[in-house]
Amino acid sequence: MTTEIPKQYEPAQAEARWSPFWEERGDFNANPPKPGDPHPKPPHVIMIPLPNVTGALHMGHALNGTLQDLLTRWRRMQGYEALWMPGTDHAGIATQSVVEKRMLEEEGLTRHDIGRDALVKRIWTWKDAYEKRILSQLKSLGASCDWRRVRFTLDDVCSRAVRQTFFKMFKDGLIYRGKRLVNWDTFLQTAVADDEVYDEEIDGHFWTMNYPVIDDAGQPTGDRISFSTTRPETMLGDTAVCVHPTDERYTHLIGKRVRIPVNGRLIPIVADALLADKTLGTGCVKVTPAHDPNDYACWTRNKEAMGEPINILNPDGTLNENGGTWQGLDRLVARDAVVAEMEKLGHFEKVEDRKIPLKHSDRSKTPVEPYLSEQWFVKMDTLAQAAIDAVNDNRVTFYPERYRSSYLDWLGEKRDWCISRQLWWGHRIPVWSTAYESESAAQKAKAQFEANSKFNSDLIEFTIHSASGPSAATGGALLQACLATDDAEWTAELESHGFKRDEDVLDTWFSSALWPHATLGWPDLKHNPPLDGHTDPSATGKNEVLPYFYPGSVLVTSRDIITLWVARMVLTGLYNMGDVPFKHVCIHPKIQDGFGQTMSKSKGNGVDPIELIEKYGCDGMRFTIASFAGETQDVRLPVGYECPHCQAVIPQEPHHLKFKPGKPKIKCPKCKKESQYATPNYIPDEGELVARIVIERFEFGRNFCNKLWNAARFAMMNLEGYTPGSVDPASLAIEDRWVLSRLATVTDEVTSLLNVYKFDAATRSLRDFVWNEFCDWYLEMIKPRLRDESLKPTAQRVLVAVLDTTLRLLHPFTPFITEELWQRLAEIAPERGLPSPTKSTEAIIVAPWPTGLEGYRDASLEARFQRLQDLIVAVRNVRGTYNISPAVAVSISVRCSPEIAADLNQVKPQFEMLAKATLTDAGPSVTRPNASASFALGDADGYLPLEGLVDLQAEVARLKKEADKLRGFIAGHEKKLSNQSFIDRAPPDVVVEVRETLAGLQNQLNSIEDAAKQLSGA
RNA sequence: GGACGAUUAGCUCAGUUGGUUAGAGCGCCACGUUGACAUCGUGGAGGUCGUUGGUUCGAGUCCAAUAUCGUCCA
Repeated sequence: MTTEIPKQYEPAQAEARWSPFWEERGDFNANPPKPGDPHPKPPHVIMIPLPNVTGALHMGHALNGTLQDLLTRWRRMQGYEALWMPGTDHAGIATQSVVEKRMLEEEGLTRHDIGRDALVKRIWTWKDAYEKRILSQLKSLGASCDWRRVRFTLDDVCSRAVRQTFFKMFKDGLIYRGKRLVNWDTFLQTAVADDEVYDEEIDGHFWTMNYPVIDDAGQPTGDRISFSTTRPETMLGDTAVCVHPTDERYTHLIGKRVRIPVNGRLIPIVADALLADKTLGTGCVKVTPAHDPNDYACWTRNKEAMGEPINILNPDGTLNENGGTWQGLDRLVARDAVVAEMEKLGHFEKVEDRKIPLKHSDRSKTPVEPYLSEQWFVKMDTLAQAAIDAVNDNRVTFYPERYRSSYLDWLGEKRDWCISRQLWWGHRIPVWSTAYESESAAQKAKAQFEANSKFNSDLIEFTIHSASGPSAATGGALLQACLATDDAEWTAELESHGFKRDEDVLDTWFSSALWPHATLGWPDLKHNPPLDGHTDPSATGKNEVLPYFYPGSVLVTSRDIITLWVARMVLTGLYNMGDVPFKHVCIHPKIQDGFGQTMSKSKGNGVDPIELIEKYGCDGMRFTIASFAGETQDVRLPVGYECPHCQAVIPQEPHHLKFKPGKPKIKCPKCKKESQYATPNYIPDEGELVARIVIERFEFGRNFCNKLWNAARFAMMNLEGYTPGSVDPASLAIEDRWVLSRLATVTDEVTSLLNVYKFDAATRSLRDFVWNEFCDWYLEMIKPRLRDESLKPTAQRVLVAVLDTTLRLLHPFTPFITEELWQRLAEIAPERGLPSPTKSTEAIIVAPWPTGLEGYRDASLEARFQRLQDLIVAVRNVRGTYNISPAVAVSISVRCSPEIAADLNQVKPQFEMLAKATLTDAGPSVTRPNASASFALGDADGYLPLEGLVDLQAEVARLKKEADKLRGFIAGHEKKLSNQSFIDRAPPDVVVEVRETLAGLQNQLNSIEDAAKQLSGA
């Protein structure tokens, strides 16, 4: 049977075999302990940073998912009830705009053509398709999520939490309506968040014009005040002109007024040191608070002088009634008209061409307009302070620590959170309102409604909002009702009284902020959350899932959503649950392409992890990507295309990512043939060869898996006749004790590194052990013993125990190959382990994480072993230097201490095999044979008689070169020791160390000089 | 404009509290396919640690300035 093991690891087979195996066994499921369980497991909980359903996952998600799975599998092995909660996010604006855009392109329809319900229905269809794709991508990564618990931010469970939180905040007076300058997308007709806009320079103009100064009697004084602007049409909404308070050109004008020539309105000249800059242009700026953030800030400082901001735009970007004769014109058309009018009236001075940085909507790619509108806000002062405190007193800890400051700085600003979005896809704001002519009328109505038995309930809350806009002048007011329930009767009752529901939906982050407790069923304390959409059969009449799994353990995410998401989860967790949602926040690197650009769909540089899984295997991909994740903040993945004709890798260049119409073609510089290549913008023609994406860095993990595979293959091929049994420590060979000591160290290292989320160092430690110690030395050294019947049983028992432990250490990193090997090993050696064998678990996924190996650690033994390794390397080095074929036999004698000689003799067969040299003698009395090559290690000298094999002159030259190098090092050390300050001030142990090193170097030099002298004499 | 990070071998990156001769993987060169592995083995070449100052007996590591790049927040 052992001969059936293929020479190469075949990832696809293992992946196809073990994924269903685990899922059918229910290994991924996590449940609260059964009532009365005497030994309940501690929980370990990871909430997935919910991917949004706009599109498929890329390598950034693959990194994120790999790390979460790694932690989950590791904790599961450690005996935790490990829950990894999966799910997806509805991603309001992103998803709606993708669907709208496609609908417009394919059918020429806008959302207004089809209406709210029809659009939402289409988005649900999109969501279903992408959620399926995303979950299947996650499964391909080997993600051991509890798939029964999949949630979606718009599903019933999450919606209840959103509704309850909004209502609670509303009732607590934390939610209010207010005006705010937003980034208005005139194409999509919605506000877009700051993180949904990008800056792009466009060709624009810079006009200089002037306003006439008016005296108290309303007559022009003859003075004119000049300013420059890139958006002349906004002068229709000007409420002031602003100068610097110390600008002597204007100080005499402060407090006076100017007339806007195009509409005759009078506005004040105000002084504001923050807005006006004496050194720029004329030093004077016009102020349009409704259409510029800086001007708006100036307005907040000078409200009395300026009066209310004046909005001049309609939601579609045309001028409103404040545009006067230009009402209805698009703002850009109006711009030219205003300039022409100013010129006609004699207030135009000059115009110049200029590159203007302009904010664009990421969703529609059109310029956004700053726009003053009514929005809903959450008051942040106390909520934010609670979230700040949680990090300050370490209830929440960031890894790496430096990300604390992003979080604290942002929350410290305590800016109120704008939660409304003018969209159709999302949680609709549960507030109904009706207008009254005065605040007192609204008060009266409120009292009546509250007295009404139908509304006398905890499920409804009334408030009054002083209306703005046209009714503000007359003191109008809105009576608002927030409903905690979706009950149709309630809604109907409200609407029968003239209440109308708010059109807006909530910011996506409002629902994702609740993710850690909403997914566990909050606010329903009577039922467990449904499993696979059905009632949890094990439920006992209360929600057991929430108290057991909340608070969670660690959130794994990338730094760009620390403010948007992490901070808000902490804040709402504290608000709703009275406790933080997780104890640790692990921030991992961002994945960039070879040019240092973050991978993203819009840049067209995203790589689908499935492509890499197919090419390098899931485990290879995982192991590689885990090796990137330390405290660094970016990881570069240079991408290439594999020529389908000659398999040469063509490095990606920036032009490959630019969208070009038609079939993308790439030319192979090696075979000169052309082929199509895969890009996100083009589906390759079927039946034609494609240059596929490759990322050569992933060969690291693939090769590692193959190495592990072959090491295990070797072990299993040599387990013939294996019998389980206890191993007497006295019967252990030096290599056994060495490998066990190393294994103990590595186990300890990996465990402590994972504790602090240093995945990169953990993979290095494991790879070095498996490859450079277990394979390169241990397996080589036990080969002779495996062929010796009397020595075989112990060698096999140690080998199989070491392999067993190594596989368990690797399982969280490379789940498939380790399960595959575990199962194969179980057929040959179901009982294994040191010092006495035990029956292995039926799957590695539930095997215990290695512990209790400390007793094998032996530093002095490792040092002795190191000396043997050094000797072997030195012999190989001589062979390599003279290019002596392995077929040519050489012998070696070693002058060394009796202790080293004893070790050498103990491993004589292994030494000879590894060094490919016959050991003729070892000990203090060994002398140097004539005509031999030699090496010196400080406490051991080796001699290889090489007469006829090497040019003795060359050997002398080699030794002299070596001696020169040593003399350099010696000089450095001597200089250090001759420095009295060093002797006086350096710690004594450092001084001793340098002295010892120097002595060793001098020994080496002496040996080499002797050898060189003898050789030249001989 | 503010904050954070990066700059070490051709490429991608390690380098713990300052302390022997700065490491790895890939790539490159030479040799190797006799019983685990060519997705491999053995050996080798390759670095004034971005620049300039400073602290220190001693700096890749600490401090300051500077350049370039990246990210986040304004």
